[in-house]
Amino acid sequence: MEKPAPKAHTGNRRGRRSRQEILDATARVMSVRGYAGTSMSTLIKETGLPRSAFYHHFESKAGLLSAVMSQGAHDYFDAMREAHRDPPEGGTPRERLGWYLRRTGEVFEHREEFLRLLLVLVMSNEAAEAPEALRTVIAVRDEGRDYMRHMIRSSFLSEGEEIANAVADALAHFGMAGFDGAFVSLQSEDGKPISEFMEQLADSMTALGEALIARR
Amino acid sequence: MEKPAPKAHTGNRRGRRSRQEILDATARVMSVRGYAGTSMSTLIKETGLPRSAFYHHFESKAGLLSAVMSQGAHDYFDAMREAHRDPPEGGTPRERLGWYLRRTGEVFEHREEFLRLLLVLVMSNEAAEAPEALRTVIAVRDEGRDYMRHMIRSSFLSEGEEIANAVADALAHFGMAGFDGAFVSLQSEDGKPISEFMEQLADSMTALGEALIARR
Amino acid sequence: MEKPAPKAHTGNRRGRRSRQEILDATARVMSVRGYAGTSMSTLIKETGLPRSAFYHHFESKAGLLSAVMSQGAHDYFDAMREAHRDPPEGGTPRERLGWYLRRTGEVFEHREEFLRLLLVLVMSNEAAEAPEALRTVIAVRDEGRDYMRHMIRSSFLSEGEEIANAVADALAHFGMAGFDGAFVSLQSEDGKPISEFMEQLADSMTALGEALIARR
Amino acid sequence: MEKPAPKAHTGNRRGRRSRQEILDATARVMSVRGYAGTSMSTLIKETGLPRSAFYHHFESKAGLLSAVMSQGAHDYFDAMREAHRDPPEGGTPRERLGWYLRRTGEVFEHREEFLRLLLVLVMSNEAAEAPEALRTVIAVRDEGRDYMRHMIRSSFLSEGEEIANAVADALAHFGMAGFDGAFVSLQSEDGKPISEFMEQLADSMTALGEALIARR
DNA sequence: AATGAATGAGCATTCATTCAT
DNA sequence: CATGAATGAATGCTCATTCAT
Repeated sequence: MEKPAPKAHTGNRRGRRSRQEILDATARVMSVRGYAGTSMSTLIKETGLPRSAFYHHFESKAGLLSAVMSQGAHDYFDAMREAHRDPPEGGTPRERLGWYLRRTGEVFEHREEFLRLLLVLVMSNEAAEAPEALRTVIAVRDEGRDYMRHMIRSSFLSEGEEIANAVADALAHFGMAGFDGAFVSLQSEDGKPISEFMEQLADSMTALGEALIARR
Repeated sequence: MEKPAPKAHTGNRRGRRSRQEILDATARVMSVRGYAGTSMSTLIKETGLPRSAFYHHFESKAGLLSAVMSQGAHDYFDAMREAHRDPPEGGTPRERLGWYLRRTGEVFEHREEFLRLLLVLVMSNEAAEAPEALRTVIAVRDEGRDYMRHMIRSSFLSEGEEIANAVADALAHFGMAGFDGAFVSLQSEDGKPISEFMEQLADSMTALGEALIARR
Repeated sequence: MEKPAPKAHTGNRRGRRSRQEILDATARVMSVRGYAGTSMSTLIKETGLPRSAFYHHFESKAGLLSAVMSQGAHDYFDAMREAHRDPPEGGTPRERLGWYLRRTGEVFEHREEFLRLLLVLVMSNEAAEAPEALRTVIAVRDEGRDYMRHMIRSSFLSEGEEIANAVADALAHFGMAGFDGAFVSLQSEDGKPISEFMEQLADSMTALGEALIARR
Repeated sequence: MEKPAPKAHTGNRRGRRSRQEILDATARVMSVRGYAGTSMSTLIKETGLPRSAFYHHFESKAGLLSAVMSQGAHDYFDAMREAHRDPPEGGTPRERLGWYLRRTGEVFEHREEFLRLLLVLVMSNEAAEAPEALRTVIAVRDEGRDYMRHMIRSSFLSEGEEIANAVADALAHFGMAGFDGAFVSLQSEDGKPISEFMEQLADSMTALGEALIARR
């Protein structure tokens, strides 16, 4: 009837290393199975780390998702900033926009996991229990829209600042949807490369922009 | 603190009626919380129907999802067929394509629930346990692509059959992504109406098509 | 990676019977180890019933305690009512009070489990999570105090109603403490029978009462 | 949502100080929530001391309880010895017993925490894992009974040593129960002061003693 | 002497499902 | 056809404890 005193262990203590391992595994699995569809046990099996390591590093499952999203967002923002540094100086709007979108496509291609998880969280509301994660989602989308506006504006700046702004306002929404659509189709369709889609998107948006300018 | 006796649900409920009630509640809840995030208990509370009614009408949770998807797909196909009946005879490609896309947008707007669930299942693979549902998902997307091709082809038929086919092949993918993007932004963004996006998409695709034709 | 469909069982379904079995085991174990000190697993081992039977019959661990207390209180009230039916008509206050206390002692002796649990809950506040149980505890003590007052009043009624009431008011608190003390010592001390204590308590209270009357 | 970094606790805290802080917090919390109901984590939060400080100063949770009980008992014994030093020389048994009980009541009033914890441990057996603590509990009760005997004997010594001893033997048990009951009612009942109860107890025991003497 | 990181066993609870009626 | 009772497996999480420093 007496409780047996719990025995301690002797094992590999990996410390810092394991925290990142957990984040990686979580991003990997959750981006495929969703938040609710990913059990802690799955992650435990996946990493081989002890159950308690998860709760040592993160407060809860929700906290873990938040951390994953936060890290992913950080890395994504960095990559976008890096990718859009030193845009080409001259050229036509089409050329400049093409450059931007091509670079963005590359960023996307290397961040499938994060973006898939992001989109799953956007679509379903299943992560309502992780409000911090949801806030990150919104921040990423807001920043994404800002980037989009910036790309358009920069590309059309040769037409004058006022026009560039007007075009950016008119097309930002469409551009974002283009990104979303590109990413969805990257997930669901057979191997069409994202770069091809980005070229078509650049053509589209340039045409849309020019029509807008002509109409003024 | 003891379990409250569950409410009796208007006695001897007729089978058909409760079956549909279950399907509706499932679509509603799952499209928001995802498959794994939706427990049978939630659906039971939501409907007020007895636990066993679910297993009476459906084989399992996976079977329930399959039925939901199947019914949703059926209705969606019907609506698309209906919406695209009697396209305008003459007009420019832009006008014809615009007509198609506007009609499609309307179909989307009335089927948010189903399409959200569809997209959640496309993005996450959490419904791997419901292969039949997954097959429906793929069927819907395939048929969607066919519709897209059909719309483009019909719109450009005035340019000759060969050209129309070439344009359809070149733009189908882009158009699908446009649909996906439109729907994602319908979910996440503030109240921009889908119709506006569809007009921009029509403009885009027409421009893309015309450029393609000119290049030949 | 696919979730294996949970297998069902084939076992003894005991129904109603098991509910009472759970209540009994819970009272037995919790009265010894306290609320927090009693794990669901312990009760499961103790009863041999499946884990889920507990949650089928009761909402939670707290709800289980509440049910135990509620049933125990019900039985206790019944026993007290039964024991104090048909008090002796004549006799001295000492004789009448002795009769009451002797009968009460017998009720106590047969309800050690419930009363121990009750006292544990009174002393420690560990069951703060089971407010319904706590309410029962308070109800039992309130009713106990009422009984005490009734016993004293009835015993001293030969001295006139006003005096009987005054004595009851003055001694009720002391009497309750006597009960509590009797029960504590029943738990902790070697085999002193409770009956002996009750006789001393009857003597004490009679003396206290008479002194009070004399002082008026 | 990530774990907040635990507050540093004023740097290099001196051993002695934190040891006592732990003992205090443990007594405070355990006397309310019981042994099993009090987790190490709770105590850590309560004190703000680092987790390991607990295991630095005490062997285990059980060892911590033992230390708390041991220190409490020590202090309690000291207080009793101090309180009962210099009893009044002359006077009636009632007066002398009253003096003793009043003094004891005061000791009780200032040691609610310890005595509540003691009584919780007496009633429930939840601390079976801390045998040393249980031994302390028994020692305190034994010593308590000895004190009780001593008080009664001293109070009745004017009647001769033999009689005093006989009365002490006969009433010690009742007196202990009186103490227990007083303490329980101190916990559960509205603000009746313990002093009033002690007076009634003194009256009672004197009456009991005198009746015993008369009967000889 | 003192501590932050790490851990396996156990916690209360919910899960999707099946049984007898 | 329809249902309330019952169930084993898994869920997210906390526990008391020990390690390296």
